[in-house]
Amino acid sequence: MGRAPCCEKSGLKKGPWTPEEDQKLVDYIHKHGYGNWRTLPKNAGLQRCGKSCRLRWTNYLRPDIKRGRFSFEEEETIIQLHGILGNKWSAIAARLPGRTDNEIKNYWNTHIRKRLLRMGIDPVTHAPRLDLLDLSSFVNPCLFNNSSWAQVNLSRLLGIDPPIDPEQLRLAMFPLSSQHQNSNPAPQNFQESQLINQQIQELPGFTTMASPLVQFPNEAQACQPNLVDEFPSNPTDLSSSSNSQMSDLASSLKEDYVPFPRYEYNYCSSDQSLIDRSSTNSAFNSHDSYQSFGSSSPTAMNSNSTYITASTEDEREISYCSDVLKFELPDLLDVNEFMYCQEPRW
DNA sequence: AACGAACCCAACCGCCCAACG
DNA sequence: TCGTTGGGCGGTTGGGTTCGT
Repeated sequence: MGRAPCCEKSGLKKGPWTPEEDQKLVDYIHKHGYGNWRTLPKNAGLQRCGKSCRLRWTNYLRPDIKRGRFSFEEEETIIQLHGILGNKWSAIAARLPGRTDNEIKNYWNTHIRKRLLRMGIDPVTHAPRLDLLDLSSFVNPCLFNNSSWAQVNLSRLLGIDPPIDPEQLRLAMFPLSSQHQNSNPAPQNFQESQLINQQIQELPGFTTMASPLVQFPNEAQACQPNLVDEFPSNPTDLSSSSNSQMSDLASSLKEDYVPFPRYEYNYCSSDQSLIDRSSTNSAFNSHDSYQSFGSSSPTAMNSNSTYITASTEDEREISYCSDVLKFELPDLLDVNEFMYCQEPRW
């Protein structure tokens, strides 16, 4: 099963690299460059597998590697790109100069993923985790706990006919409330949650976290209904999307070091809200400027003033939380109607 | 101070795929 | 067209470090 190892296992060293081995590898590559990784270790006098040498070089010894903590801007970029590309760590790394796919993958798994989970966001789908949702903490409990009228009307306002199960709706909406409350960790049936999520995603005008991550090329595109349908749930399907603009975006993302215009899609309740961030995001405006923001100035990557550079984990969490989860509600739905009796929790 | 738990991350493993003969 | 190969990728592991009791 699977192909044979790239080299003889016997006699080859494994485990942590010593400084001497590092030096041998660096010296050899400086002298001869890298190319044939299979023969490289032998020529360099290393008792290592070629693969091991390649990994060591690309993940650690390369001169342009940036070390140290990820900046908030880098983290934000990772999250955004992950929302589009999924676990394509190398593709993400290609847009974070000085960072390796391995480093980003590790950072995702050890930091970002956990934070998203804490925030009630599914790190895989970037959608709110339905097993943690608790609508009643957001909506006036008088209306929702005691009034079928409110349940029916909310369904109607959301354009669902017949109305979805109020319990499902309760489960499916307003994720942030449960994050702040953090009082309802009881696991729900996963399949049920998926089903509910699907229902909610299909609501006209309702989008979850995937939407803010979508880079819409123009406002008209962004404000069309059923945006979720326009955007493949599987990031890998982007390139085959019938939507040519999405396809173009995917194409641009697949090309290394090609900047793409960034538009933030906030919500679409009335007459806006596409914020063209490309004008403030010089790093993505041109090839040249992109390449220029290397290790010396990570903050140049995202200079938009709406993004707060948060230093602590909690600050990052709050900042991300406020920015990422933006819902798109139909014009008909006046949220205030549901909020009079209870102060919102965010 | 000692110990176990939790965390972090470098390195490895196995699969995939493009290139090539 | 098919088989082989090398390089690349994402997932996983395990050892070192930090944290909590």
